[in-house]
Amino acid sequence: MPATRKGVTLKDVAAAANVSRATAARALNSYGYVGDETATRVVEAADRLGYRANRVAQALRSGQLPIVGFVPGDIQNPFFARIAHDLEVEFRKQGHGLLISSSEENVEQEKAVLESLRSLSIRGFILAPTSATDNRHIVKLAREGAPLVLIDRVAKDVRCDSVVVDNEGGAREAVDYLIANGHRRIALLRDESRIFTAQERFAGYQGALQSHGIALDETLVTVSRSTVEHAIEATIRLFSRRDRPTALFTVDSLMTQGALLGLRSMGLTIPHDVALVGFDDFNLATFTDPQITVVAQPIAEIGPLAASFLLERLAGQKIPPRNVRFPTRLVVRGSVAPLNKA
Amino acid sequence: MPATRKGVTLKDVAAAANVSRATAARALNSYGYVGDETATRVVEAADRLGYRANRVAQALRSGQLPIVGFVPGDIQNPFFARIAHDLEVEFRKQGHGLLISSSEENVEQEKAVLESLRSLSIRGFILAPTSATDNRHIVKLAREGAPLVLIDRVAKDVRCDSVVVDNEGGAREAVDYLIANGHRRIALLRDESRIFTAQERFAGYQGALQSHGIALDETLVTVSRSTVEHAIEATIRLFSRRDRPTALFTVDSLMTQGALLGLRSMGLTIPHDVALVGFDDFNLATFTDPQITVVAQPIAEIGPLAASFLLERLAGQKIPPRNVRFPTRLVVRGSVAPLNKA
DNA sequence: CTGAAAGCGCTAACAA
DNA sequence: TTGTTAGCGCTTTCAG
Repeated sequence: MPATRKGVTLKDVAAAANVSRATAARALNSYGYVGDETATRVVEAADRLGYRANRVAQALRSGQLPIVGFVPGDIQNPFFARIAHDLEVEFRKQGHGLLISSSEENVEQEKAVLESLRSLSIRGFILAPTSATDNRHIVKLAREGAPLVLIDRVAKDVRCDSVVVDNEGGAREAVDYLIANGHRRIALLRDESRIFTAQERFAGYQGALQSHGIALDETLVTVSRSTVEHAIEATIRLFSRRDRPTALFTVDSLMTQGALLGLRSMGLTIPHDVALVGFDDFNLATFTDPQITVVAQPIAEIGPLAASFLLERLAGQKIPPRNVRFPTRLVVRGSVAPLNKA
Repeated sequence: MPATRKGVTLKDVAAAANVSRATAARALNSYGYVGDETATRVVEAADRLGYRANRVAQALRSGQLPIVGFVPGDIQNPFFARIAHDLEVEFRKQGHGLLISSSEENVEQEKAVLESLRSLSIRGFILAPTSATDNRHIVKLAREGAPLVLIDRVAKDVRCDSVVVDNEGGAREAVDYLIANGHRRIALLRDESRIFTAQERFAGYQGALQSHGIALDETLVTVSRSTVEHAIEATIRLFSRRDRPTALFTVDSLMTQGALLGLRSMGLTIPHDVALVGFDDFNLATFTDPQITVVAQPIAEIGPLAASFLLERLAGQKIPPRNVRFPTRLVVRGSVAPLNKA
């Protein structure tokens, strides 16, 4: 009753062309032997009738729908939106659709989404695991041989292709830079430690402090969900104290934006009152005054590479997992001033 | 060979529980009569075996995959990313996946994408038509009874549900505001006129000028693709002339961002040298100095309403098309100064 | 070169 | 209450 009952099936085409369904299929998909004349007759009939192959039926036979699933943490994060776009373009070229189903950074939802995709006979998965540790479901997925590429984050003990960036190194470089500018009381605005990138970036932060002989001050580290709103709040919390930090490192672009807003609302100026460096570049980092210094990721390369990895797996390629880690790049702009001069 | 060949089918479950496939199905989907004891036996067997219904097979029978297609103009535009997120949430609640396939503002691609979705027996469509006029394919889709909701833009002669905003009114209000501040040479940065919203927003611009007795100066209107990069270029073109405009109205947030960058690169300051109003609010409109005055759309309402419309259609509801048009709201911030004072 | 027939996994008449 | 059977639309042996 709902619709889409166009109803022109292979049977109709075959009948119209006076051949069997088998022959019609051969003509339409050009395989096997078909007489030239017969073939054209079939194709014409198909055109005339407006035949469109039923991909669900094809999928039932082949066991696979020409769809790939993408499970990001949050599609509204420009980082994932960009990757979604790039993936879509790549898969489209190969006749595959991209089914996007966000985990909303919730492990249970991630499990549910993955289950749901599997029952759809999706061909493969591109996943940004929301948890670095709670991931038996992913291990299982990989074990069962499902084509799978991890992106942005890897999950412990999962053997499969992955494409990530050097989170620790990037974070370290950022904090080193802050230290080089004379800062010692450097706050960190991070997201939940369950998340792989959060752990690595935190490690980089710690490492930088340590190698400069600065003790880690737990009270300078604040956890927040990765949204502008939450980050604003967390920033205000961080800077409300008397002996407030002189610098802030934020672990993703949404948080950087939240920090900007939070600091502004407190009347704190950058870089005069607070030096700021953020992980992940964003469109508007160059709009603010001053422009924001960031750790940039090679975002344009991540999606295409992940897509090509998955496509190779879909083509049946059997090689050991490839684990690519891209370097990051510190883009110095104007949000950090030397502590003394400021 | 590729995988996902878990291979536990209903048949296996039935065998394990010593019942027929029909009974197993009844127990699992709880319909028809099944003995209590039998039912639990089946359910247990299913659990034990890790049975997962094959939704492709179900779809072949029912003729419909529990997936809805979303065809935005560009998933990287935060406007569409937000809507994609909201749609996903709504459809997930109803057990439906969301297949996102961008038209990239290209009619041919839109047609191809729609064809592809149809051959997948997708249940329904949420579409932002890329062309206001070249849309016979959409008319056809609607005629054939495919559940369809148009979003952000409507297409001529298509009878179906739609959810849009008052583009003309919003644009008019923006330009009125500029005029009220003494501006007369008001430039327009718009996207291709093929796009519905572009037409309407242009009409609003014209209408405002006209009702204040200001002649339309074609040289003040520039067309650009809706990306930050293109908009930068277009802005520079617009403001490179001697008698440059004193104000600028941009028709979407990506263009507004491009305009900001373009003006900055020319050393023009806002609102001193140029007054600026943009259509569509964006995250960072409040980060800039000054903050940007915009025409805000009730974006949080669009996705959920469109989803509920489509869901009702999927449920078989037969009522005349509903065409909702939300009002916009001028959010005055600091990017416009009175012409004389400036 | 072409056709007949089987079967992918599931559901729904219809029988029993 | 349960089983039998047919068939969704397609592809692919296997005969002819």
